[in-house]
Amino acid sequence: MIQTTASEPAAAAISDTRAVLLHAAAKEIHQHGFKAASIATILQDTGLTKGALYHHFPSKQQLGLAVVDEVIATDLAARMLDPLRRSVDGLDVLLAYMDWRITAMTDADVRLGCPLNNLVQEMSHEDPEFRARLDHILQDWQAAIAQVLREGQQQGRILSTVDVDASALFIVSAWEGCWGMAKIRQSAETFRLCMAQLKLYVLGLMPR
Amino acid sequence: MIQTTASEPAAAAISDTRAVLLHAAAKEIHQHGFKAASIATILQDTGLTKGALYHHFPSKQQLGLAVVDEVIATDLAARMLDPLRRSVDGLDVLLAYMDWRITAMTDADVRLGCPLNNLVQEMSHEDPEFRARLDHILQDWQAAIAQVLREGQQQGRILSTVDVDASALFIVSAWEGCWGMAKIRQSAETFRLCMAQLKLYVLGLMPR
DNA sequence: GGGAACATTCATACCGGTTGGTATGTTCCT
DNA sequence: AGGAACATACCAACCGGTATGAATGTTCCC
Repeated sequence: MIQTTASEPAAAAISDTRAVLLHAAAKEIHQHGFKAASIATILQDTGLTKGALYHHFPSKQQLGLAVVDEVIATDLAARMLDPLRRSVDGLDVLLAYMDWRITAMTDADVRLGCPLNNLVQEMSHEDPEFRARLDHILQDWQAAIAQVLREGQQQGRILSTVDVDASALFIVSAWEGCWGMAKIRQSAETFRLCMAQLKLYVLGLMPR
Repeated sequence: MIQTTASEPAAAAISDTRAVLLHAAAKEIHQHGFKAASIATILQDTGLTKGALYHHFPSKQQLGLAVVDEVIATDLAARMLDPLRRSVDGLDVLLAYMDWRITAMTDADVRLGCPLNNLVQEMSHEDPEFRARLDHILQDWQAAIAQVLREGQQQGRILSTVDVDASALFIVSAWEGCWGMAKIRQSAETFRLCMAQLKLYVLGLMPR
């Protein structure tokens, strides 16, 4: 397995440093927000230099936008949106995912808060480009949940009186609200309590 | 009414500049967050100088903490907590306040987000002093709502099966979540939709 | 009551440190 | 040879914070 195709090493080298920078930036941004994220720290963590960074990304803003598109959005899609969209019983997938979040969440996870929510609060009114991309992610999320609720209505598992769009909006909002409350309490237990109430709200959308 | 006590004029002069600085700082922090808040901008807005500021506040952090205690906490108490605590029909006060928020909220209000929530997301994991004071405000808020729900139970207006503490936690969380979602959409209409769903949640706690 | 002694209140000027960004190499692969 | 992929060195701007000093009261003793 020593042999590789000729083009692989170079290509791997290119995307490798890019990916390394991207994930180091994601970590730094998660810890300190975008504005306070230090280029110097990212370079220290990776052992790379400014030349390398500004070769792959034309500016700090573009680096941040790449983190949003290629790290945050990708992660959320892989964990939630794709499973929700693929399943015929999306409602079960949603409830199961909430259960998994409730049980698996740790104090360490909760400490820095939700990477998506953090950027939303920090950037959405300061930078239109950030706002557009972050909003796009949340729109996708909301749409996926609305679709799940709509299918649930067709299956008779969701009350026909429910406004699925407004309800999906609220679920996403409250979800991020749970992250926020858990963050200030620095407590996964707070997240669990809060998320359990959100689950009760969803169950309340179903017939008795 | 020309006569005043001897100590008043001096005291008024002192607290005047302090109050001016405090509210200019609150505005600047609301716009850019605490870390990115510029002392220079605050001084430009007020026409004062660094000497004046650092006479009244020993550091930028202490200025920020004063904003939390003396502006944000005070406003929330005056608008919500005091009316909630004073009324014997707290539930009606709560629902009326939600209605007022739903109707009176404008795009301009929503643009910068909730001052409290912004600081929570930005500072709670970076600065323990900020975290403690912000959490204290939210604890008070949650406790006030829990008390309202508890009294509602005694009056038979809230289902006895409701966990008032968890429910109050969720209400506060979702409330801030509505702010966040409205902020990224830059839309008061989003806030209205979201808040209306939260109101439905509260109404769901009451007997049919 | 008058004036010395002191405290408050604010302005001016400046500091060290850090920031994002750039201009110029150097290496290495095709 | 030529260009992609990086490293090195550097810059102008800005940040929060401080040192100094000038007014402006306030207190208190003679």
